[in-house]
Amino acid sequence: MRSRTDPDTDARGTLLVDIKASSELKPGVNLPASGTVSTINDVARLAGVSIKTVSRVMNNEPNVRAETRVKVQEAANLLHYRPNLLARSLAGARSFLIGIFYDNPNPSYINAVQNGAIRRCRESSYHLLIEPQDAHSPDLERNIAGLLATIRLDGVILTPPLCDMAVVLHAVEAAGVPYVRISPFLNPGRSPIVRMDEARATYEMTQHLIAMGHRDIGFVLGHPEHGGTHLRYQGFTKALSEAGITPRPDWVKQGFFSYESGIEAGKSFFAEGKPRPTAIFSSNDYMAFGIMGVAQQMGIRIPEDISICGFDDAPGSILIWPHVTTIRQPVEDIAYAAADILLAKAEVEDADGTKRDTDRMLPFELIKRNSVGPV
Amino acid sequence: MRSRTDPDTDARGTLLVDIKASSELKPGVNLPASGTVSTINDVARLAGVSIKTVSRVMNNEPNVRAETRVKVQEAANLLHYRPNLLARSLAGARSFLIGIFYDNPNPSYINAVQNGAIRRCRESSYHLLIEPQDAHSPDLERNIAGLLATIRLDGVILTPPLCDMAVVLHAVEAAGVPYVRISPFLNPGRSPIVRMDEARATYEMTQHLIAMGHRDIGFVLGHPEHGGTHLRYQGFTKALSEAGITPRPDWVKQGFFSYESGIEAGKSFFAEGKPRPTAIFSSNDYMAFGIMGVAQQMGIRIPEDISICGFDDAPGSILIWPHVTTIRQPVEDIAYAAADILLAKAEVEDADGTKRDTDRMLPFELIKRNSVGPV
DNA sequence: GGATGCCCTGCCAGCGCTGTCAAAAAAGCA
DNA sequence: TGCTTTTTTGACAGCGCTGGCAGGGCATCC
Repeated sequence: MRSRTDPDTDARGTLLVDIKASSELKPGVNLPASGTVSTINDVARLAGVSIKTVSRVMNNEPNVRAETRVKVQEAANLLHYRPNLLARSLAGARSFLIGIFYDNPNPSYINAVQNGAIRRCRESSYHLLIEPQDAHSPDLERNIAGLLATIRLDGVILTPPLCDMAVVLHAVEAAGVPYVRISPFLNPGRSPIVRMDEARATYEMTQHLIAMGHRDIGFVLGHPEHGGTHLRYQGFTKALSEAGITPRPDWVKQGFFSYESGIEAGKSFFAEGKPRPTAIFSSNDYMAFGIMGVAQQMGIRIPEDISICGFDDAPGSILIWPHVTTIRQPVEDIAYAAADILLAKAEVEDADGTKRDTDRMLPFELIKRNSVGPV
Repeated sequence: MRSRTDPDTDARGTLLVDIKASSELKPGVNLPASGTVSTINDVARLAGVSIKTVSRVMNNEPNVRAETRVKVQEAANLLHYRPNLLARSLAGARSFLIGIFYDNPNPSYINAVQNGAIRRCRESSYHLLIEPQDAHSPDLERNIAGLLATIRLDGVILTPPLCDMAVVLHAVEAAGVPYVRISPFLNPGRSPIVRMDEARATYEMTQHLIAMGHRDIGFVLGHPEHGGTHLRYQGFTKALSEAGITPRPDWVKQGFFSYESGIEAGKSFFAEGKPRPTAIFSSNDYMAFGIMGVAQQMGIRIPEDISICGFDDAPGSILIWPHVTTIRQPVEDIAYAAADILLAKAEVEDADGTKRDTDRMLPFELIKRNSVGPV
């Protein structure tokens, strides 16, 4: 269906058309109807150069004369030429695809990760393949290995909890695909990582509570298998001890990051006849919601009777009343940085000699809302 | 790096090895180390057949002798062979990729759509490319056209609001890529669509309110540019008129699907000195949350003083108290069905002659929780 | 027995592009 | 000017796979 020109006679009889250097294109080539796909061949013919030269221009390679470059670019524009990504991948070393593996039930988290990664991908005209995986599947390693054999991804982003699973790391490493982990807990240094200082965040939040006059502070732990759980608790105890406060063991409750476990914790905290803290630090917002629900049911006012703070800035934290004081993780920026590490590597391959930073720590934000008040 | 065998002498001197038909493979081929990628060539050599035959087996094509098929499959397993998706796409007519375009700020909705689509993709070993787009960008059409020229997708899923935009439909159609729209409002019949009966859902919810004794029912409209807005209102008025109730115009408030617009509506409903309805139907949950927040602030009890119901079953609807009575859309199933239409088409191309259903309507679910009570 | 047709298999030519290398053109230099 | 060096360009061979076709084997039919 593609238009065919006469045999390639020399197109560089420039004298005639030199008046307007910008229209030095080969005549007699029919321009495509909108929607038609043109190939590098069409562009080469129109511009009167070889396809290799077109390839050079499209890839911004050096050693092309400025006027040739312009000529090719015009031809490409005229034909609405877009290089075929599949063909580029097959012929070259890059696939222009990065993948993101996750097994995380939190849609807003996943969404933020995707958006951040995509934002960076677009800057390098890369595309994002999403690959949710079942972390508990016995076939996990095989699935990932198979997938990476089928599509040669230029890089992979791993989020918790997959980023802490040995089989996952092994599969990705065996396939020889570069990867970056987001907020991993285990094996720092095994790969580039991007994260936020969770311990520091809870440390500062606890200081905030103390500054508001609280000394009787409860804590709800997150899921024990999740790395953040420990880091968050560390920051909490550090702030307490620095303020000379001895934490009460019975005011540290085990939670699992779920709303339901928050309800359990709340019931436990607010049981009849027991002394209760003036503030509760919940390791994430969902559990805070649960605690607040229990308080509400029992007529305990927030923040007058008890202050409650969370972690994550979940979307619900401004839906319920009072709005929850919490820590915002820059999830989107973290994912952006993760993609950046991958793409910078793919693009310059450490050309400058300076090793790229392999452990990026992004700043958090302490968001003070209405669920925390003075004693 | 790939192992090389001696020149292809005939491997089918079967007599010797026929004792164990399952090991009729060519000897002398080194098996790959784990992580090595093997190509169709390696498999062909090991199995002692041509690559074309391997290709036939891998694609489940007919006209391959059963024993040949087994032989090839064994060789493929031994080598951990996975066909290269890029090469398949380039050589063949399919890319094994479908794309999903969206511009929707609701993470849980997007997440559900992705999960449903991926679930179906995996059944046909397809992959999902996610392509968020800015619906308000002046380059929208160009972006989509460029993207589709760069990657030949086998199909595209369009969600609201993109699925109702002329430029989007035009770009996709011009590229000749099959597409399915999810819950579109405009141009039914222009493409296959998958949706839920939104009018019917509000109709039944309204009947539910009426059955609980409510006759004074307010309504909060959604964003006027969103198709669902009108359908939802239709169902509401239909149920009212069938019950002989005349809706009061001042009890129909304009909202925009946002939490904030719910707060506005709530303030308007609960303004001092004005008669107020005994129930409010909010066109989505977020607005219902806003209304409930206002009610709570003003000491209006739910559901004792007023019943409130929403639409969508947003994740927050069980986080706040009381839990919200709402409509659950089977978003994941809808997306699954959308992908199914695309893949079924890609795979059998209407081989059976029966045209595939081009307008699938999936059932909703009315979820009764605590925010609605009897009058 | 020969003709006919079907089943199974392999050969070949690409898909649209990039990597390699060598040739041609331009620039630098004595 | 004639030479070397550098820049610019193109020919060519694939990347790993599929589509089209042809050929050989075998059963069927007259």
